[in-house]
Amino acid sequence: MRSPEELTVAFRASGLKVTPQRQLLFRLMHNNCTHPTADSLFNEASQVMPGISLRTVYQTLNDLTEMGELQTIDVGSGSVRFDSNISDHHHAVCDQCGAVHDVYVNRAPEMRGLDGFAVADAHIVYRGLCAACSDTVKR
Amino acid sequence: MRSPEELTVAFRASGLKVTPQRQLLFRLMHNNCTHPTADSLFNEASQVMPGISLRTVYQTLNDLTEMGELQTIDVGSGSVRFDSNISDHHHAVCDQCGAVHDVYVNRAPEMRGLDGFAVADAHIVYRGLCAACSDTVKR
DNA sequence: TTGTTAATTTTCAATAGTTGCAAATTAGAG
DNA sequence: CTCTAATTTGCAACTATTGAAAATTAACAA
Repeated sequence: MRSPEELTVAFRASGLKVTPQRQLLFRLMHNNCTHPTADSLFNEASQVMPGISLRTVYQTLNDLTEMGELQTIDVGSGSVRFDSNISDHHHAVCDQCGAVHDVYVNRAPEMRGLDGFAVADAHIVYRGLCAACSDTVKR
Repeated sequence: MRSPEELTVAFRASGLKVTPQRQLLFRLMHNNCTHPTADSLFNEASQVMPGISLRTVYQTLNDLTEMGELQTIDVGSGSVRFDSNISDHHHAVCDQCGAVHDVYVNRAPEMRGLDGFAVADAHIVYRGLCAACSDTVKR
């Protein structure tokens, strides 16, 4: 996603208001590679701005997603995660700690067994143990 | 998953009871490639056995999954889908009609950008238009 | 065949994640 | 400083799923 400053300009330019809540969320999501859920972001935001509502967090994240500034990913952990990395990439999920990492592949392989399906997009979810958790297991 | 007959034997052998509800679900899931949700299966089952409870459907599907007879997949459609194809495969989801198809790839590509992650599994979800929906659009 | 008992089913309440709606608040234009 | 449309808040509602307890029943032994 773009920087908080750029988003501020972009929001005003399209007749959207730049509220303190939105500015906070811009900042919390910018360069955030933790793939937070709405709820975890709400908790982070609440520490800085007590009283902010979960509803507003959902609203703003959904708006940013519609504007193409965020991507949502669902790795089956029960809640949707928001990703500020909107480049074409994939994800690796640690079975131990649940962390989600961005990963890249040269190109997704072509599929077999289905004729006439027009592929628009392919998303790969890798599962396994992240480096930190592998270390813990070894020790 | 194995055939209803084989499952019947297997269930009895492990001290599990073979109830009419379970037999029905064995039959409904056998060779079922529609990737049904618990709810859609419940609807199907209800037509044959009115009064069967959704809870029983969930229970039985979860049991079959734990026994390795079914796989669950979550393509982000809101509810978990059950797959009687337990071979190593992937899925193609139609953005138009929502249908989920089994697909195969030679091998999932290696990922980049993450050192030390021990990959245990990779699942690819392709999105796009299925053959039937592509036809509709063209016409 | 009939009892017995542990497994299963049913019912219903509870939970988590998310969205809809109406009232209260407020950013930003004039 | 006012005004108004956009936004936030609070809360009810909704969907998918699970927990728990009471009622039922499959399957074994006699």
